[in-house]
Amino acid sequence: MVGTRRGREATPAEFALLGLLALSDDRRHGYDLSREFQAGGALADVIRLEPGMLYHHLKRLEGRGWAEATREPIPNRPPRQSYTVTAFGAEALDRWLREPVAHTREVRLEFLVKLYLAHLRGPGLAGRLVAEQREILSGLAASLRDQGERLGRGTFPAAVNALRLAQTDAALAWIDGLEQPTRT
Amino acid sequence: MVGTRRGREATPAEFALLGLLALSDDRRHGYDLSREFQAGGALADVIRLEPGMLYHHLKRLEGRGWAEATREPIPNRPPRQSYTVTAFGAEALDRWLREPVAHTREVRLEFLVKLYLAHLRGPGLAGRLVAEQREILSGLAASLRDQGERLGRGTFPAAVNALRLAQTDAALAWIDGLEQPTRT
DNA sequence: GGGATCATGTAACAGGTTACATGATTCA
DNA sequence: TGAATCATGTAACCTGTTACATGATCCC
Repeated sequence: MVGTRRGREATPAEFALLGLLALSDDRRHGYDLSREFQAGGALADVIRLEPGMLYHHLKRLEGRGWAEATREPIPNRPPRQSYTVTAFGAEALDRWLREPVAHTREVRLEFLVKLYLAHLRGPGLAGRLVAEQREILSGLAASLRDQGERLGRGTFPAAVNALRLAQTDAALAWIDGLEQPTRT
Repeated sequence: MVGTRRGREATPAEFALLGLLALSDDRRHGYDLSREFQAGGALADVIRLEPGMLYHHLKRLEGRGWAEATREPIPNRPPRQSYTVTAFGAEALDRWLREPVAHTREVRLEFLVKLYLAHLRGPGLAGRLVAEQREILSGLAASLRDQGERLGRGTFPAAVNALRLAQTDAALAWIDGLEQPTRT
């Protein structure tokens, strides 16, 4: 994401980390979490997270009271910081997982992260998310179609609108064809 | 754009400004250019450019030797900086306008800016750009389709791949349906 | 002996967002 | 009288990228 969060509580990267923390029963530390974002990890193809930013985000989650850290000194190693989600953090995560994204361009990253985490948290959550996202996209497509009729054809603004509509329809078709992923 | 330009010479916003300067015979100043990015301007729906960034980018174009400024003192006003494109800047612009974008996600902003400017600079340029962009997207779609067969169905990575393919196919279909926009 | 792994970060750089400052003139 | 227009910017903030630092241990 670029610039300010504009009302959003946190970035998709932060929610991804929060979600991973929430999914595991025991505490997890940064190096451990970083494996999920390396080649082969499930989220590697969706969101890119270098170690530097990962540790930065963990600090921010802690600062916001969404995660708690325990310092374990380890001989001959930098002390390990292990994190767990707080009740406050779990609430924020669930709120986020219930909220579909507002724009087609956010499907590619933010919605995919939500989908991944929602599915792991429970099939019902994922199903509701998908249904609500479908509604949003369907509304966007309808208003783009209206706009398209007003714009006609052959002009640049009409081409811009047509691209947006094509992308939105494609996302809709994709979401309709989604099977409940059973394996990860 | 996010983060580093990674080998790119400038941001789409800078090329948009450079292109607008190159298209007008006379010199243009910042306030004048800013109208193109306000509601009603052709580029308003494609790229967002607040005055602060616009003036910043103009300075950068000047610093890179792509544009030249003349200061005209105006009574009771801040002195007006009017810009023209240098030969060096015009070369950079033409190079950029010949280059299709490498990823589907860049179609929405960067390719649209290229298309708009290329069309105004000459129908041949736009035609070639569209043809080359088609090739790139077609190659991307083919490799996503390959990958999709390897991934099968029902898993999260398969769903991620399917979304990318759907978006790329949609961009391809859109580009095939593009008419030469005659009006702007 | 040399590289991968474990584990956490810092620092420099790049670039975008939002709000504000300035101050005259024109128009309703 | 007050808002919009002309015209250019600054400052504070937020986020991400890239490269590097540290230092032990494990494996070939």
